[in-house]
Amino acid sequence: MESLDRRHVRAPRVTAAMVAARAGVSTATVSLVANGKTQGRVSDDNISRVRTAISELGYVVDSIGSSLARGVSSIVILVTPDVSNPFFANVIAGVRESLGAEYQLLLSVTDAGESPQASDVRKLLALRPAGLLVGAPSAGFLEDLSAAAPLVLLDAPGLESFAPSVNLDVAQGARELARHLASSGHTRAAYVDGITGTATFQLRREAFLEEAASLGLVVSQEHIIRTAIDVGAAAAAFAAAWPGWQREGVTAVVCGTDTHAYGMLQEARVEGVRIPEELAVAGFDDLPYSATSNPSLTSVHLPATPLGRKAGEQLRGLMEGRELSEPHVTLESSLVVRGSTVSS
Amino acid sequence: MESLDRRHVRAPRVTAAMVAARAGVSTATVSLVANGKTQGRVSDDNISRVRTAISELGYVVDSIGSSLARGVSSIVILVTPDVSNPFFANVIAGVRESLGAEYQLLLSVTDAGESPQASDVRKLLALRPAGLLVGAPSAGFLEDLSAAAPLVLLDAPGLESFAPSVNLDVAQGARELARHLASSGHTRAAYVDGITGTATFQLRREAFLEEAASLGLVVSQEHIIRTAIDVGAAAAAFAAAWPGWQREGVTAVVCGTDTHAYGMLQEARVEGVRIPEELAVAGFDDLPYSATSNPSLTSVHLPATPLGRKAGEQLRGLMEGRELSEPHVTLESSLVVRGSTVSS
DNA sequence: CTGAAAGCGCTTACAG
DNA sequence: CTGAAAGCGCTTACAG
Repeated sequence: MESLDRRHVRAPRVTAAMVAARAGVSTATVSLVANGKTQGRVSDDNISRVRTAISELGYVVDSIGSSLARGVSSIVILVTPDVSNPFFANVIAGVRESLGAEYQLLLSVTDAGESPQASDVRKLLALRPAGLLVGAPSAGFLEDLSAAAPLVLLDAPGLESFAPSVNLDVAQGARELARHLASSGHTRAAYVDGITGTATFQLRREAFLEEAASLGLVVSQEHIIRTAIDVGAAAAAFAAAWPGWQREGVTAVVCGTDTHAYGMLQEARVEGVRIPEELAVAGFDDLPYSATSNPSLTSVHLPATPLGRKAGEQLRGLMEGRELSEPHVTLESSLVVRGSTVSS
Repeated sequence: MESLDRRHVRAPRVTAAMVAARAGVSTATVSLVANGKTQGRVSDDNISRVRTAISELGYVVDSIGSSLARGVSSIVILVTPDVSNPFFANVIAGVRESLGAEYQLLLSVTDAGESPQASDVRKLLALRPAGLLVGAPSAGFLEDLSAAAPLVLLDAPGLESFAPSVNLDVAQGARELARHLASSGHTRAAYVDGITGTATFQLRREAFLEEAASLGLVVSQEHIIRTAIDVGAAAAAFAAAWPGWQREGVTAVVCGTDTHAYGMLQEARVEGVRIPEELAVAGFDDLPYSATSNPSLTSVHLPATPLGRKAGEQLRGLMEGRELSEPHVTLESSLVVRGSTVSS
């Protein structure tokens, strides 16, 4: 109990004024030393007195005061509609890696895959972020943002005009997938899309459908369904759709994400549908679990960690005022064929 | 190109002074209205003039200025050593849900499952967080934090003396798992632990080992191995350990996380080890993919979203100065038996 | 009910 | 090389 109460007793904050007093200098000098801007501006003697005082007192520059004075904080905001997808965890890891310790990563998550609103944007900007990383945005959303802070887009195909971007070439993998299914003898397929109108989902779907059509793999309109990115929701959607698919000769289903595909696999097992014999299943993302699912899942591999890492690097360049040598980067995707489309 | 350049031209910030000028009042009045503290302090007339000016100008209270004046920001920092685990994505979702829109969630991720250092702590506190959510911390780490801001611990068994906490009763599920394996006829098991000395992992291991020992299920010291929480690392560990296990009669392996278990399943398949006939495999977490893995994975189910949600609620209570009616909450775990331990 | 003023902690021209 | 001072945008006693 005693220790519980301690949290009400805030330790007094160590300020630059306290350091200055101890070192016998002005706060201006403390600021210069604390920020490493001493070059030709502070005497060696003062540098060392201030450093000593800083470590004796345990002084850390207050970010709030600093941000107000500078006009910008050290916060980088990652805006994304989709935390629940494990793909995301790897993107975060990549961002953290390249951003380093100077910047703090703030997560802005919108509800249930919704696109963020203008009012959300204002609140975010009120934090005076050093930079913004925006995943899978809509064009309208970007209008306001691009003027406000250094900005890098992740997975935002078609929006290159707004800001530097790191994209995934999902179309390439989608076409590979269509060829794989067509050459495996399928002639009728279904498609399970996400419910967010995210550009990457559209691209995945369109590239697949186009290549499929050119190969005589038919995906009729009523065999394109949509569900949230959620194993359970996808499973329920499969249960509802399967009788029709079966009756109408669908022998393959492509899912916008592996998570959707897991739902297919799960429900197919419940209903005794044999995969891949009766139905071939494939997804996008190639999540770590796709290698161990039952059956293992054919998927278009997307490099999540490199995506985050590269976006972080680019943003860092912008924040530090560097010119980006390559403002738009595209990372490759490729098909990984596994048991869910090929019987072993 | 033209739009790319726009990001250098920052739109001028709308300040309280601009709103005040437009509404013909002082900035003090603007502040009162913007923060909804008008009760008996601002005339209806002024309230509406200010509101009008705010919406006409699109004014948003600057969080930096506000935080400096108040002495605290609206940022809630979530400190956790383990973003890569998908379990984490659900914890975040739960936190976001209960925290609402007033607070911004900042993610502090340490490298590769390391425990955060004292210097990291100071940097975090320099942001003047409104509250702190700390997952799976070490005791030393908490010493400094508990005095600095409202704090709630997640998954921090044994550290209840530092702060209010939300824990998972992993021991219960661990014991259930031991009973399940013993009653299935296993007499020798291996254990795959994480490499972070996280308390929950220790608890999982100890509860399992203790119950196993009491039931005659032997886990000898050399059959306890450790790897990072990573499918690939776990797979490699399995490859190295399996010959010994097989020789020494191990017929079951329990993994500290499902992610470890996926590695076992993956490598077992590569090596042609039949699961569960030759080796039963089980994990902790019950990630969404455990239901669809091959074979599906027996796992101790841990409620990730409720964990985050409850922790957010508790923290909110603290930040708003409420007394917590129940400072320490424990959520239940339970065993979910699937194909990886029971042949179907 | 209202506003002038102090203060939050820092950074940065500026004058010396 | 150094420090006094202004200023970042806001909130909050305080006096009226």
